[in-house]
Amino acid sequence: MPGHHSARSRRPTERKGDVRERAILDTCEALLAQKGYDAMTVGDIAQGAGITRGALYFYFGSKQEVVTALVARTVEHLWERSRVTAQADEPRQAITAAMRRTVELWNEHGLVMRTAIDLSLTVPEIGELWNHTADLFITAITTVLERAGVQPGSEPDQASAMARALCWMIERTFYHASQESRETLQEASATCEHIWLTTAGLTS
Amino acid sequence: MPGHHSARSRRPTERKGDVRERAILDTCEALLAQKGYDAMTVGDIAQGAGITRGALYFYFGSKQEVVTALVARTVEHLWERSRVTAQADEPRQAITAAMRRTVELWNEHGLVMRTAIDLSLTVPEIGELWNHTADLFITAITTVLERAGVQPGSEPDQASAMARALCWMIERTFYHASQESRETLQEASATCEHIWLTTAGLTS
DNA sequence: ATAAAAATCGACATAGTGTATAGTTTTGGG
DNA sequence: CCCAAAACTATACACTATGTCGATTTTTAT
Repeated sequence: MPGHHSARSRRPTERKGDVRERAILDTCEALLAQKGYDAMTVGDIAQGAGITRGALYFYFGSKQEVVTALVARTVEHLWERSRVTAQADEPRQAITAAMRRTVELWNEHGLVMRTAIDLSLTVPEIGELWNHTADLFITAITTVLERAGVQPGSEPDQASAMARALCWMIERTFYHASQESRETLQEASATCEHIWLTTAGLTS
Repeated sequence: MPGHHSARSRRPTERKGDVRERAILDTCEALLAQKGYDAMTVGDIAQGAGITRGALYFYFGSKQEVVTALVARTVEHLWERSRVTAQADEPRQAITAAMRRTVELWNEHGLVMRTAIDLSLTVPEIGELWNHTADLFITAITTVLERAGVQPGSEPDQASAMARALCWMIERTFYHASQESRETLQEASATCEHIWLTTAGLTS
């Protein structure tokens, strides 16, 4: 494996390869939207990026590696966003803020997020990335629940376990809704928020 | 297309082909557990069922058709089970009963159910089967919620929308938990049940 | 300007899918 | 018991996609 992203990522000047690599990922994302993962071939990606198949294999070892890199890029963006966002102390506000942010993320990156979820089983590396992301959310939700008075702990009716279930609810609901329209996503968000609030004991 | 399941399904005597067809689906299920969908080849399935590749194509037109038939078989079993089960009138009992039944279904058919979910995107027919199944559950949950006093309707905080979110929560939670162990699944079930009860306004 | 590193190309080998065909065995209803 | 349909076998083929390789060209740093 010759030149690879992480190894080349912090160079003084930008290599030509860095541009190509980005072009490959961008093309991959576009094709994912057009034809989906299965229908998209390595040749398609290469062509879209303006190079031959052979050249693409200089950058990535396989189709899966390309998509993994794309997911990694997106997911890093999610982490960034989560880290930066201010965490409200008041549970009710925290929940509303979190849901609004989640809607934004799905609106911007829904396609790649759905792809990541779909490939979590088949591509272990993507599975790990997505699991880690989910864990971040679960931890955040747990904190909010505890602050709202839910008993801490991992028993079925305590904060940790409930946060996990809520996380999966949001993931799946958004997964489906983001395929429809922005309005659907917005409504789905409201529903999830309501359930989260109720679960936290903050009956509105 | 020579002999096909649905066309041959209700014959007086059982043809030999019916047995083989079942053998193919059984092998498919076993291989799915061993190596997963992608790694499993048509040749593998044929070999496992004791026939040649050519013979398999006598029964099914493609690998996807085989898996679709397997999903259809399983899903029909789910519908059967749902229809037969008595529906309790009292919401609290209905919820407990539903969750117990769901645990049983995932314990028995978790593998195929997970496969169905994974392939819902790529194989439209499987997607339809699973969607229909989900709709059945959503309807059932809606009924229970309404009976528990949740306002009917499809606005974000009304029964229909909330039932959908709860359904996805259960699906995803069980999807993950059923990969772990029976105990994990049991605990996950308890958590979902608790959230469902809370959402229905039946604080325990 | 030049040599090493990076990037690219095109040919090749491989594996899996689905089709087709020609012939063989099994089976079940009359 | 017999014969037509059903259920195969064996084999070959066309096709598509993947991934590898060595040769060659282009960049980049000095």
